[in-house]
Amino acid sequence: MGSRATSRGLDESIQKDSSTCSECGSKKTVQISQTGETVCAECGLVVSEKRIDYGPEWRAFTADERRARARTGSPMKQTAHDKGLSTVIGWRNRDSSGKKLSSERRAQITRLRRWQIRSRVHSSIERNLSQAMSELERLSSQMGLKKGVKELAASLYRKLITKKLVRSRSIDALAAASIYAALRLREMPRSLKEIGRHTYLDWKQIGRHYRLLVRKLGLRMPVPDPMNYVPKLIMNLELPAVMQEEVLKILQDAKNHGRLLIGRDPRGIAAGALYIASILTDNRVTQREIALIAGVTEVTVRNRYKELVRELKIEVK
DNA sequence: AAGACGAAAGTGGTTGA
DNA sequence: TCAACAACTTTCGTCTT
Repeated sequence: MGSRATSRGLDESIQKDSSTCSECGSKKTVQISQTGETVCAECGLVVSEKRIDYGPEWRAFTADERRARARTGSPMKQTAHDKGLSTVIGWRNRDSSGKKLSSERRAQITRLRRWQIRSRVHSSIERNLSQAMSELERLSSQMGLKKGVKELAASLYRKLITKKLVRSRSIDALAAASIYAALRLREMPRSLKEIGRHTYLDWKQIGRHYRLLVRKLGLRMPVPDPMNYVPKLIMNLELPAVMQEEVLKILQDAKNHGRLLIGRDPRGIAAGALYIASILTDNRVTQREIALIAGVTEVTVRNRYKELVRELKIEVK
């Protein structure tokens, strides 16, 4: 038996990894970058101790670290643009010897000035965009997202830029928010916390930026549907796939019943329905297990389960 | 002994004056 | 801006299997 990693609060990131835990057989492993260990997400067994961290070694988590680890090239935060990095065409219409310029010459200079300003703005947008895109790339590959989701997120981010909402806001937070929004638009919800786990950001920050994004872009989010959570739950609980039908049947009934679903956490409803199905099909799973996977508490699973049984008149046991 | 149950108090977010 | 509010969580004692 290997040693166990118990410490919390490290930088954990779920990796797509083929290694299987020798203790509990789970395929989910978590890499802890600080120590280089790969740990089973289920039981904490250290699966492998020498895994390479593929991330760039200068990856920084806070503004301070970023400054400390910066290498050559322009600093990331350039509060005053062009600080000593490019020549600015002066505003006085005189040449170097102080003589007044001819009108054609002046017009030419004005044109030049205008272009310079444009290119400056252009390049700052470019810089922002390229940083954002690489963050989107990093996040979606780390989270194993489909290409379509990433592209949707990217287009959301571009809209933010054209609406001039990016300036003075965290690029990474907006990128994460774009991902979150894209996932919800595609009805493949992941929790804010799950996304937060792959960034140095607090999930609440991502949530704030997400709300801004939805508001300013006037997005209409599809109502979260409990059905979307079912496949993931079944998979993570390693239940037979046939159960899915049973759960969906219950959820469909609940939908038709009306007002059973509104205002409720869809994950709780999915969990409750799954619990019922587990009894009906004799694949009993404890409330505790379901709650853990669904990301709600036992109490919520219980309440939803009770409600569904009562309102839909389901015979259990 | 493990799982299910329900009461009670606490938490963070929404709503409406 | 504030308070009321609903949903959910945490915690814990008790009942059931």
